[in-house]
Amino acid sequence: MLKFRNTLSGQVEEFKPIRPGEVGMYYCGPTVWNYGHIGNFRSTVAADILRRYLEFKGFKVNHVMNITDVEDRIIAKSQEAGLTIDEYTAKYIDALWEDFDALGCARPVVVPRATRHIPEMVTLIEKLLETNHAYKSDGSIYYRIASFPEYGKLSKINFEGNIAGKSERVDTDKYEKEDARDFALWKEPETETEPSWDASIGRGRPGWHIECSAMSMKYLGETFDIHAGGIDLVFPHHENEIAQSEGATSKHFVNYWIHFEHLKVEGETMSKSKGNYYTFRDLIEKGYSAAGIRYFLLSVPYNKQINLNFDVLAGAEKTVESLRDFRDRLFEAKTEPGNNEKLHEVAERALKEFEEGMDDDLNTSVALAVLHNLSREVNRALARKQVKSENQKELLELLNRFDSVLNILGQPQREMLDSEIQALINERQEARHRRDFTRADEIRDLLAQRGVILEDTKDGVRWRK
RNA sequence: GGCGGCGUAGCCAAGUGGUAAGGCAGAGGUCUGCAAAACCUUUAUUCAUCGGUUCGAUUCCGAUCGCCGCCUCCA
Repeated sequence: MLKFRNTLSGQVEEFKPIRPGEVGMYYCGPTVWNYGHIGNFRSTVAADILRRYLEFKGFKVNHVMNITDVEDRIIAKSQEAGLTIDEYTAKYIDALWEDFDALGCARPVVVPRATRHIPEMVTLIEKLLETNHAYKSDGSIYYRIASFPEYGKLSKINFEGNIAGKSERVDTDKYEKEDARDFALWKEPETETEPSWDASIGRGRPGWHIECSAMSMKYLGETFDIHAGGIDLVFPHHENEIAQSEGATSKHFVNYWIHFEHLKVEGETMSKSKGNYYTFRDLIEKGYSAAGIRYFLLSVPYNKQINLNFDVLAGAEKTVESLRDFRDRLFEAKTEPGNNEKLHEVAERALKEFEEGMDDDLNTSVALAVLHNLSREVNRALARKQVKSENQKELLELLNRFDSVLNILGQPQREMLDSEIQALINERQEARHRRDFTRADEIRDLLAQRGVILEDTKDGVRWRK
């Protein structure tokens, strides 16, 4: 039974989709003002695991991820660079997909961009004005929080309680609002050059929160199954989305709110000022592999903070390598016909345990432990020639199933060795036969320098890169 | 000030009212010409501390200490 922790209820709940066999899922995507940092990708990978596991369970997932391509930082940066918004963001959107692919994240089914959905936002704002949930002030339009009594139901924020220590900041807001908590739906441009759109509600640009309400409902309907994002988005972003959407439609907006915990670096919040800020690209440049990074990011369940520590990341690299090596060894094994019933049971138990772990709010730590235990048992059986052809087929299929969710193994790739290297391997075998170990070791070292590692097994020489 | 989370071996980390998954690192061993890989054994009488509930708590309750997040743009 698939269960998720739902921020709305604060409880772990059984997942029941609105339409059988289908899931509508919205993930609050990036603001493309820069390259994505590794914390962004913690969430991206978590969302990917969520989507992939829903597919594993047989659901057709309509995975929508927005791209916020109009926002204060983007406007400032693009103007600095003398570029239009589209020109400025193109580079970072391209980079985003490169990083997605490298990290093995499936691209969402629909990727709406804010700048391409202005009319939908305007329509939604018009509706909020009609229903008295919004008001104009100085050319801008604000959401009237007093009109939505349930405001705070997601974040459980008690507005009486928290004013004391924070009132100063709230009051210093530069805009003319009825209530300090009210937020902008539509902003009047402050300068001539600022990007803006003509609309029935006046010339302006959308506030951040309205984007997600308009785009999610356009592609998934007024009520949909899952809305996911980083934990920092709970307040105010998601709280505001609920107020906007439910205010406009009078319908329940989202059934399951799933929030991903943050990544820290060496125990501290990642920030540029602390000098511990890393993009995904930075880590690749430091020599870590995308597969190792993905393994690391999913080694801790999404609902816990994960701490980036370079020793641990290096460990993740090794772990992924050994798992891939295990899969390759199983793939290459020359098995005899038949079926080892005990190994068949091992495979069935692994699948059951994997599913139990993942069903329980996507416990990827358990899923990986299942994979490691399976690896140990099958390696033992391989060494004893107890893996039969039926088992081999079944186990490879099982690994593929696991990997359809985890996506850390990839497909076995046996590229051909060039003839020169093959000749050296043959020469070394002859040397070993003559018991000329000096020459044999010489060749082994030479090949190691060229990135080919040799392993002598009972069935002959095995090589890997 | 308000709301929430966490504290498990050298490091990362899962987990449960009935006696501690998994990974990395370390030690010993099997195999090997030597390696490598793999496998085997080993590494927490103990789960921050102190009380309480219980036949029994790491797991529930309370307190204390420490760490973190949100309340402000933020994955």
